[in-house]
Amino acid sequence: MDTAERLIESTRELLWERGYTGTSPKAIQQHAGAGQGSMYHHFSGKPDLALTAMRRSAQELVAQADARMSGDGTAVERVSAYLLRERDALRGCRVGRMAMDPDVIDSPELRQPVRETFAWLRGRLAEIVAEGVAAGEFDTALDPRDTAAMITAVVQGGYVLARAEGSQEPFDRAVRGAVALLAARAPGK
Amino acid sequence: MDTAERLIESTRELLWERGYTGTSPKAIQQHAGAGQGSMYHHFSGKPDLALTAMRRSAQELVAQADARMSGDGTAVERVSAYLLRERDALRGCRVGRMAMDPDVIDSPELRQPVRETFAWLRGRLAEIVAEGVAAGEFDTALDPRDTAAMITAVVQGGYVLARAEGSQEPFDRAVRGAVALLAARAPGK
DNA sequence: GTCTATACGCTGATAGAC
DNA sequence: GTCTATCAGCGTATAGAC
Repeated sequence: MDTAERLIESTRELLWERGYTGTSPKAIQQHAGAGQGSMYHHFSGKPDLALTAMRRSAQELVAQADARMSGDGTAVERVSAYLLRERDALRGCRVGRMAMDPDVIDSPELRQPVRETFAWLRGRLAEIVAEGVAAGEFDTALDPRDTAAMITAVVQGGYVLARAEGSQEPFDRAVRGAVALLAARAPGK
Repeated sequence: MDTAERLIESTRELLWERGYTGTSPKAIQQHAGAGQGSMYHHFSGKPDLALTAMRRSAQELVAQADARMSGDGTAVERVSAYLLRERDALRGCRVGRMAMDPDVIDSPELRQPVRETFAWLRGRLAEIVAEGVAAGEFDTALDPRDTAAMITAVVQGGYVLARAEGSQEPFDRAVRGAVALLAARAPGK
């Protein structure tokens, strides 16, 4: 792994762990084993490096989520596969975490990958819910876009509960609660 | 409002806006119109002041939530009242925000009010869901604690979506999605 | 109680040598 | 490409005068 690559991966880890405000160029350099000059040779500064790292994390998240949601199975199964995917809830979401960072949210450039990620997630889930409604799996009273937002929110909020409690449990309960509610919505049940 | 009070309120505002890591003693002093010596006379340092501010925000949240959830009405109505309460989603949750701050989560003392707040919220909602199940409002297949975690998570996750998007809309969709799903869970429906 | 002075390391860079 | 030097300002206090 070359120096630029190590800097990006180090930034990804530190942004995950400490957020944007809590991550300094110096900490990134030490984690990457690179000097000051090296970092400023490859990147114009902290925002540039953070943006590169965030874009990569965003792409990774989309790819992983898409793999869960676009496989075989009914709509309920695919949504459940997304919700029940194993996650280390105490570490949180690499992308969602950025939404609480004022320096990220206040910068249109830095916010863009975060915005796009969640816009895509909500849109993709809404398609699947709509397919489920069309297939008779879900009650026609369910609004696909509202339901998709709810599903996305449960995961992100689950991280908050888990970190507050210092335990994975509230996260698992939240997603199980959502799956139970969704799975029972078949009109025939 | 005396000096100590202004320091606490200023800290509450800054913690809400910028988080713990992003809030410096200097910024607090300036916001409160107080000098260095003044702040260190009333509080031992940043953690002490932050803890005082966080405890107050936690109590406030519990009081407001309890008012929504302990009124008259069916279980569905009281849960919906909690979910649909008007919120400025772009500002986020004063308490939930702290869960993403590593310095808060890594300190048992600072984490305590955050942990207690969400433990209380999930417990209170679980009671109400259990009442709803007993009253025949909800399907007996619903696990009250899982459902309570899901409800709490939807609100916290809604804030993430709203801030990512720069709009209140995803938050409103998420809570409406949750209300629709819950309201439809009456066994007769 | 509040003020000013002082301190030391960190933040986020820039400049120029190698 | 990477290294070291240098910098102005901030973060988080402590000490002591008033």
